[in-house]
Amino acid sequence: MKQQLALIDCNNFYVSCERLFRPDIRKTPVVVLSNNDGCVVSRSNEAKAIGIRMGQPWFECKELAKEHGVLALSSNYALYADLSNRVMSILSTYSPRHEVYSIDECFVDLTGTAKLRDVSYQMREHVINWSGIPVCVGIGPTKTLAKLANFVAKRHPRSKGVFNYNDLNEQRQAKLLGQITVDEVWGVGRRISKRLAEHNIHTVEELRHAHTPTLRSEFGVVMEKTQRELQGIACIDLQEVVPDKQQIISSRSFGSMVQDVDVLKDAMSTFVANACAKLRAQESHAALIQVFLHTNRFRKDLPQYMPCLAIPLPYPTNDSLAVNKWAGFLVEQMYKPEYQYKKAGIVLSEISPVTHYQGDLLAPEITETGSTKLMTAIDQLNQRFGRGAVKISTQGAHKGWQMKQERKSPCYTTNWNELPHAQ
DNA sequence: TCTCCGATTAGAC
DNA sequence: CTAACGGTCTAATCGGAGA
Repeated sequence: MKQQLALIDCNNFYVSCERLFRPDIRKTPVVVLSNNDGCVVSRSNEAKAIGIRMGQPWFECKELAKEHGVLALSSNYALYADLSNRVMSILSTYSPRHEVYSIDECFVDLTGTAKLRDVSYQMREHVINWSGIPVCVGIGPTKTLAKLANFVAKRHPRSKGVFNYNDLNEQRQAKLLGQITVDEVWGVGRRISKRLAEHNIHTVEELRHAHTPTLRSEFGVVMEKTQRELQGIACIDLQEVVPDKQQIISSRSFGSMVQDVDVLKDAMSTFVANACAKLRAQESHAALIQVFLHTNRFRKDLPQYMPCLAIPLPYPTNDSLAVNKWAGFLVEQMYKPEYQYKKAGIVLSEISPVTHYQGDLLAPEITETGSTKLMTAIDQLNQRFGRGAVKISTQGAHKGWQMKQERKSPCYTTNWNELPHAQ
């Protein structure tokens, strides 16, 4: 009995979210930029056709974009996260066995579904009608083949957004896989494609039938699993429960260079607040914090300095104030006034669930959720009135580090005050 | 010799 | 006017230190 595993992937997700509330830009080429308006991270079909590449630095394609009347928008993650939740909750009704794989992708196990073909098209219509987001559906016996099937559904308009690899006989499988290059395979990136090419493996079909022991010894266990998955043998399980994070990072590139230690500490307090809020959201404590500073690595003309300092906490905690004290101390330890800093951040690690907490006489008192009453109150207020309603330390009072976001759309679905008619 | 650990690499999106 | 290139996260692997 072959598994019928579907991978549903939203089309040009961030751009589709932006277009939902801007019907006027449905035909204009649109791109969405990464934080700090740095790189292109989502493109409409028109923008792709013009030749704007995924991940391309914005300053590099700005001219080309201008020539073609491309609209560039800053990323609005509150909007994308909210729409993603809507899409995922629709998809989850199709099977309890599903995995939200990323902000715009979900695996759904449709094994045993009657009239699978009809259901797949219905699912697609359902998501478009209820959330406004267009998606494609790829189905296969393994995760890797479901992803590949999704790629086929996206690329061939004749598929009408749905492609089931399981419907192909051996001969048609071979023909299809022979037309797809290895870099389209999940888990095969730029470097590995290059190395595979040295072994004369260019197409997915060649990878599927490559000599397994050689593949294993040359490329490791991950590649062997990928090959087995391409052969239809499932090696990567569906992750139905979302595991707790083992590491939480909050970092940002600055809008411009920063030299003042107080500005760095101000930025750091914002990162600490974000990271600790995430830690509390999953009801965990961290036992180790790491803080890092970066000069601008692209400025070859400037001296480079990228220190990183870690400190074990006296007791595991998720208290923003406690963490901020140490983070500020670490910044001072590493800071050298002669450098211009472009990026900084904090890493929380050695994370454990609050239920494992061993009481410490010196530690502040915490409640059942593992946080102090103060932190719980801050989280509630920020949830109710928006992130940053209650701040720790200076957190953003100093100007000069905030990221560039010159083209951000309103938070249409999560903030009443940003609805156009409310202004 | 075995195990543990940190650093490095590769990938996803 | 000029400079302008993201952020988070995981798993595997490797080499050295220490038991």
